[in-house]
Amino acid sequence: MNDVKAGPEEEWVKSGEVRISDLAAELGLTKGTVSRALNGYEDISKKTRKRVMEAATKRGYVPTTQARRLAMGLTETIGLVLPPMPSQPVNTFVSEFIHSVSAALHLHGYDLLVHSANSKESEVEPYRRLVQSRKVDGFIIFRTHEKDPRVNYLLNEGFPFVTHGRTARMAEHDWFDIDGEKAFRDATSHLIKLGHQRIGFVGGGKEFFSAQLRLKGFRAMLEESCLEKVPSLEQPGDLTGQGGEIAAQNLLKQTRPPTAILCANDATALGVMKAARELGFNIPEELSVIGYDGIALGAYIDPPLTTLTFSIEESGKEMVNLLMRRLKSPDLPVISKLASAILKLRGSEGPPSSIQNKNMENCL
Amino acid sequence: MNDVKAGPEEEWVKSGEVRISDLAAELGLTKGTVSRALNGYEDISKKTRKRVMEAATKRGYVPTTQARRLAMGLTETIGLVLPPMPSQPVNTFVSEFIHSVSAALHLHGYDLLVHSANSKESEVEPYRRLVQSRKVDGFIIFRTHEKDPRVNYLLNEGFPFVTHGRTARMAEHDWFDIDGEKAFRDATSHLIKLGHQRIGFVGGGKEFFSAQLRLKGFRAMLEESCLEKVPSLEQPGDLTGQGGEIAAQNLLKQTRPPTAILCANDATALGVMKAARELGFNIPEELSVIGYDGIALGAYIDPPLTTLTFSIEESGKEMVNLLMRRLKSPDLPVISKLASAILKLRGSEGPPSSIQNKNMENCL
DNA sequence: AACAATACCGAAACCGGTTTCGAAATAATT
DNA sequence: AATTATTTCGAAACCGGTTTCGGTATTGTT
Repeated sequence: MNDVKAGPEEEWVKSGEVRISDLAAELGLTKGTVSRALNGYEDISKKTRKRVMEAATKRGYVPTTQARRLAMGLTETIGLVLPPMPSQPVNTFVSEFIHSVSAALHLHGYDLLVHSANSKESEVEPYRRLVQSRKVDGFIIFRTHEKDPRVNYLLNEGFPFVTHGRTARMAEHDWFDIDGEKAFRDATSHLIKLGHQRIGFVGGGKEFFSAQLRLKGFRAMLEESCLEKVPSLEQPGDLTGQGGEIAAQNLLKQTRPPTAILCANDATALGVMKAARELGFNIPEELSVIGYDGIALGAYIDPPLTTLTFSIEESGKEMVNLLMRRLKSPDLPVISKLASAILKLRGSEGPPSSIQNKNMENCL
Repeated sequence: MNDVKAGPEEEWVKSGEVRISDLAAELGLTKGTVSRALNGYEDISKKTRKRVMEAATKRGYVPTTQARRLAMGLTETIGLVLPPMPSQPVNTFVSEFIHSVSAALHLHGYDLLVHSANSKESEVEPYRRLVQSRKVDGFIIFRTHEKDPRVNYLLNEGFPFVTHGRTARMAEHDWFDIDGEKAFRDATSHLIKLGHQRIGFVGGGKEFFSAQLRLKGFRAMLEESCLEKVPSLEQPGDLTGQGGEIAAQNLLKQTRPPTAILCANDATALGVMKAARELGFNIPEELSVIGYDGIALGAYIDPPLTTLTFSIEESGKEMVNLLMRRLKSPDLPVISKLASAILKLRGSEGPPSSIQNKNMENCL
């Protein structure tokens, strides 16, 4: 009838070429009517709805996302900003996390926009840009700091987001976190039960709130078990293998080195193990090492790395749920979820060589 | 003057609230004029351009991306589809790659849309969806198969994309790749020079073109060096640690086990090392192992893993360059770039325990 | 059969920009 | 001074959808 611009029948079937106006013209309807028919409005007769639907599938009509989003005033996109990469990433967290977040968002019809922060500019700059250009409806934030400028900015802006990790302002925003404090209590307790009395700790960057909580859990369990807190056994780290090496040297060169070292993450633990080997410590006979993150590769080293592990997939899913809830009802009270890590014993820990059973009894 | 809707002066300065029509009204211009002034059209007087610019920065005007893109008929977005995750991801490639691609795209004003494929549906389905809904202008594809359905679909559709890795149709599309053949020639040659005569090989999934090329390089160097090709020394793998373990057992339980094993990637190599340890082989004294990927963790294990390494950052950059070129001029001839991996000696290889210098001389 | 209620669809505004075209104002030419 | 060329901007169409509103056509009520 009105196929003026049509070439051979199959030609213009090529996907992505049919507009809603084409459909409307073909059906003798207006685009408004077609739109409503397609979107399930009640004021369309069954008959024409069916006609429209059939024509749409036949012609392979798919609405142009940009136009739909502009009209509806939302982007259906969530932003995730990758922090500047350490030169030697050793962790698969990021890719797994992106994967699970993306999959979860997809179930809600949302897309994931991944942006990378360059280290030269302020940390909030990428967020500011994405907010101002209205490219996203909300953010997924991870690796939070205690005083997190990103959180401050978004809270101030009233822009929706969920964090992986707590912050100083956690009462004001939705968050998901792993209970690192409990995790390190558990790990410390495990070591103590094995007979360790001198336990070293290698922390993460102090700017990360999670690192503080892990240290807190470690200290709490020491105290609870009446073990004296030895400041020299707490070493700072930076969540990298190198940091672990340095910290381990500081620990193991002491006159009374620890018999076990708890590390803020697996990368650190690997560095610790390397330094320990080089200093002639046998693991786990002379030194127990425990990490955090549950990286898969930890199972392949010698000895396999005992570590605190958690489900990254669950993290992604839960965070997306929190964020979707927030987008639907911006005024709901803030909500949070705390998941727990489990201690995966793989072999890098064991009883100390000489069990000096000091005074475990008079505690409590 | 016309601040009817203005409350306290600072209130409506909140970012993301100023539209181009607001600016126009405030300046007594039309939005068309404002738009042209902002975008550097020549038909705007210096004076008004300055006025517009100043008002724009003062009011913090940033054009709404969705509207701009709709009007201009492009998405300024590139799609990247993550393949279904192996249950135990062992490689940091993905996160590094995403990071570098995203950063490179940003320089061109493009965004990165990350989509995750679920394993239940066809591999091309995510691509089809993104194309049909016009969410992206092009794709970054990695981990290519020899006969890659994604490539077939996009070529058929005439949709721009660049692959990381070659395919059977590499003459028809832009691609970037690491010269895996040369890499494995180099590694094999290195082992041969060390005195190895029986070298094992653990491949990757046969569906990956790259795996075939690595095997090809291995075989070529064997032949070039007049070493006999022993079929039982070529084991299939699946690019995982488990696959490496199984393959290593098959290799090392033979009556005449190899003195060195070349692995299609580092995860495989870790599995091989684990199995070798369990079977009582000392590395590198009794068995040399070489991997591919250059994962950072390889430096922390004992012995540190010798591996073929390449710049992921360069990969991302180059691919983005190729893709941007294609988007600008869709009809340019296809172009490709081949980068090389370098053998990073870290200690998991060495001369065989007994150098049986067979007949290296009568070769050639 | 006359009237009210309802079902159904068209018309048009709208989202927030970009771009083409033409007209008015200004400057240059003869 | 009249004419032509240039500069500068307004008006309006457009991108491709969604949504409100109002008007017929149809059905239901009495």
